[in-house]
Amino acid sequence: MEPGAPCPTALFTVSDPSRYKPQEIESHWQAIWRERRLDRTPEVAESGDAFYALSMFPYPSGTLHMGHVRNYVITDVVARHQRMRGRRVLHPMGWDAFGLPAENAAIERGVDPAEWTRRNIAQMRTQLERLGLSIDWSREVTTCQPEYYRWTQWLFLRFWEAGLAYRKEATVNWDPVDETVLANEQVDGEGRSWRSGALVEKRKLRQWFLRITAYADPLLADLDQLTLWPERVRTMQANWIGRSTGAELDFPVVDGEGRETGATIRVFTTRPDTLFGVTYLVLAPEHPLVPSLTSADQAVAVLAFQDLVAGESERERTDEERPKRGVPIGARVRNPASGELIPLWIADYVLADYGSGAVMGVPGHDHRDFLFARQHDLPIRQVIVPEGADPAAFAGAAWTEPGVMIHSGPFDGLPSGEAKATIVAAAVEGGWGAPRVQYRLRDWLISRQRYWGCPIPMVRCPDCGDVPVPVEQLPVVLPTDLTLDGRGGSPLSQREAWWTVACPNCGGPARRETDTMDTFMCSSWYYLRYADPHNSELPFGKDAVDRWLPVDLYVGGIEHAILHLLYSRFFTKVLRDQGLLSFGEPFTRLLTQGMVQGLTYRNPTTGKYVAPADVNDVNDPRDPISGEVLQVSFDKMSKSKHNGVDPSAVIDRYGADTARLFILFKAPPEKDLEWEDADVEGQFRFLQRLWRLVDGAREQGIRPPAAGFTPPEDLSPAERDLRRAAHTAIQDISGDLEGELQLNTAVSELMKLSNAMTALLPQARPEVAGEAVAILVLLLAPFAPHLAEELWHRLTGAADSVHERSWPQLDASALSRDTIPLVIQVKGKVRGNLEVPADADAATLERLALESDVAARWLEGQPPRRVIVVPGKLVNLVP
RNA sequence: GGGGGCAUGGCGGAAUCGGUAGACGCAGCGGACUUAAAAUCCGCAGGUCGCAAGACUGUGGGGGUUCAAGUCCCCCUGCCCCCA
Repeated sequence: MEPGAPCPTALFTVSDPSRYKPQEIESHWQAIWRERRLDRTPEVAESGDAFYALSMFPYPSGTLHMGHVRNYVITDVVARHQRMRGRRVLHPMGWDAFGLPAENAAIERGVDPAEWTRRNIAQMRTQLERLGLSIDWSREVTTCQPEYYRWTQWLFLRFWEAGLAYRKEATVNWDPVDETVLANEQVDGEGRSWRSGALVEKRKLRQWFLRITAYADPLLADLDQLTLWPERVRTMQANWIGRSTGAELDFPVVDGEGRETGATIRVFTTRPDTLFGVTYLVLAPEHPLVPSLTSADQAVAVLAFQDLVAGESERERTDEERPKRGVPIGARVRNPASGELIPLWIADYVLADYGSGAVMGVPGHDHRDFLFARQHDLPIRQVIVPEGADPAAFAGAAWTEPGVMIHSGPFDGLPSGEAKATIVAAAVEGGWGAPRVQYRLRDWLISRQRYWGCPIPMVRCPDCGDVPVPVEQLPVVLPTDLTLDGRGGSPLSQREAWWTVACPNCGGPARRETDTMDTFMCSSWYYLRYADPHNSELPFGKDAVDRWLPVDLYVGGIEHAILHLLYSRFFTKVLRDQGLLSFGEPFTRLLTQGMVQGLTYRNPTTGKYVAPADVNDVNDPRDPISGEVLQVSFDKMSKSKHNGVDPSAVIDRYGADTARLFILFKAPPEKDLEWEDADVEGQFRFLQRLWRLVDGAREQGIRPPAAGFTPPEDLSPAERDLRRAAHTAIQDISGDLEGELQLNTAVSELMKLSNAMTALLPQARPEVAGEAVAILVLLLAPFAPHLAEELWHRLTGAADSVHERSWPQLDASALSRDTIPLVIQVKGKVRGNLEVPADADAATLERLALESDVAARWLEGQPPRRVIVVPGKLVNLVP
């Protein structure tokens, strides 16, 4: 066709483009789907045909943001596709409804947290429904409702009975702004609260813990099974668990005359090979033996140092940039291997709850010990040297690599790697040590001194100790008529009438636990409840859970890579060991979706953000007040940056289908997505084009073929091209939806098919055109469910839904070609194309290539030295 | 400091097993339609040189393996994430 020639497809553009009115068709079909209960979860007889697609449930903040939209649209597309594939799909939604924002709203505005949460949920559900998500709302789960948290409490008691829940006094992270303790995972790298941002302080409180460390080994080992998880999430979890192998060694404490006192200091070390290089021992300042071992003349210094350290965060204490601080406590221990007497110190960089709270000081072979020894004039002794190095030469820094043992008595000359095991064996023999595996992972602190959380179902009796609330008395219900002022720790502890109870054991006066649970407790098992959401006897029935789980696809943000996902894995393993379910990993496949970023304008001098609405000229963005040129970037959407886009506004203007398709098309699911209005506009244009294409075809009398359609034998070249385009789309989109979830390329395949049909439909007979139109609409259905439904009904007039139809069947014969373009390379460079029979064998291809004009021109009559033939692809001639 | 990841046109991104780099879209340009504009449709488009045919060059930089490298290997640079 000549450039600029009039459009031959005008036939198909007669429809009024304004007829695609998403605002009308979307609410229309949503109402019908609701009425017909199209989204209900079917019963499953066996687990084989079940598919569980799950999005991480949201905190009900009251406002839906683009990150939510992206999350739920991804699972919705997969869920809809799996349904069309004949799978029975569970695609539920719920609310992570306990948490601080509700309580803060209560404190600031005097509203009831339960009411505040209820209203937010209602509002967000309405917003969600406008997206056309195929969610079975009859399975909705809300963690702050007694019908749910009753089972959170029930599960806590199972943990308690199994010895996996316990109470102990511990130094905890105290958030001075929210006035609560935090788990280690909730303190960021700078020692700040993940929620309030306040610098975390240290306090000693009696707290409830879950013994997640008892599962450290399986949690680590089973990461290997999670082949469909992103590698980096698995690495992050492995690092977080932090398994290290080493030894526990005992150093006897000696008195002034060098006689053993009977006390011993137990250290954990990963480097038993450096035992002869120990020149001092360091205890955590909080180590229980410190008071009894401190000498009279060091008592004042030790107390002062303990005070100093008590106010510091873990982060500050272990910061490598900081000088290492410590004081000697005036006691000595004997090195169990060398017999040498060495001093005992306390230092800030040793933590009480890691290992045994005591470490060997080996300045010759540990960087941190080296700095500490330098600073405090402690001796530095080298006991490992690089192979072949002069033992007398001192490097001036710690040698942390393997080498050969020196100054180590009987172990001299051994490679240090070998010496590790030999020394541990000697320790076992001598009764002063043993091999030991140590984890970085600490037990999970679940107590919160807050109101809006799940009450811990325990009673503290002065006679019986900690007594569980009997199961038949669950749930322990949160009182609802409190006035919260946000001061003084736990609100429940101020309600004497609530916490005064009779001990379930002895009937005497006792006190209810007034701490509530970390909300991560509630979210550690919600995916199990969806399988059996109305069970009033148990948190879930084993059969139901085993039929639906593990979750086939779990989608959520990377920010949960450690916290939520590790806790959920822990819960699953404990519940399996309790016989409550039969699998050990809850999520077969994990997809961590990227952020949705908004166009951000920032004044580089003031650092202030400027709302896009205040920028006059997009091509030359300037500060509306000062006129300065603004920095332009894409950042995570947030109120403070004025870069957020409200999903409702987008749906109002373009409809949910455009929003869905844009989000899917703009970036692959795992990558960050830059929200650009121009691209949204482009996506809307695509849907309008689809409307015109399909509805135009309808006006031409084109209808989807009846069941059992077989294409005519005498297809024209254009008809064959049309069928090839349609069936290529089936193949590629199916692959995208079943394999790597490349949803962006799936959308682009839809565009390609639409482009091809625009050109080819007018040249095809109605029956062949009808097949292509039907395929297009069916392939579109998971992505743009409303438009697909509307077009389907206009085409067929059928009473059923496009979403109840089967996914189109691939006809492999439609993909075949008579001839293919063969690439001809000369010395690896493409020099031309040759149309050749598609089924030509290697010898024929070689002959055709050698006879070609390209060969003649580039080989200059010389026969090639070598010929490489890739059938169906290319021939490479190497002169 | 340790571990992991990423780098492709003006922009977002494609590219099974190593086999035509830049699919699809956005922005841009040319044309058709229109009194005109919008909308729509048709086309062009990595860079350099050239009227053109075409040649050369090109996936952060440098080297290597190979008939052939965005893809595999080594080194370097920059950015991001996790841990310290």
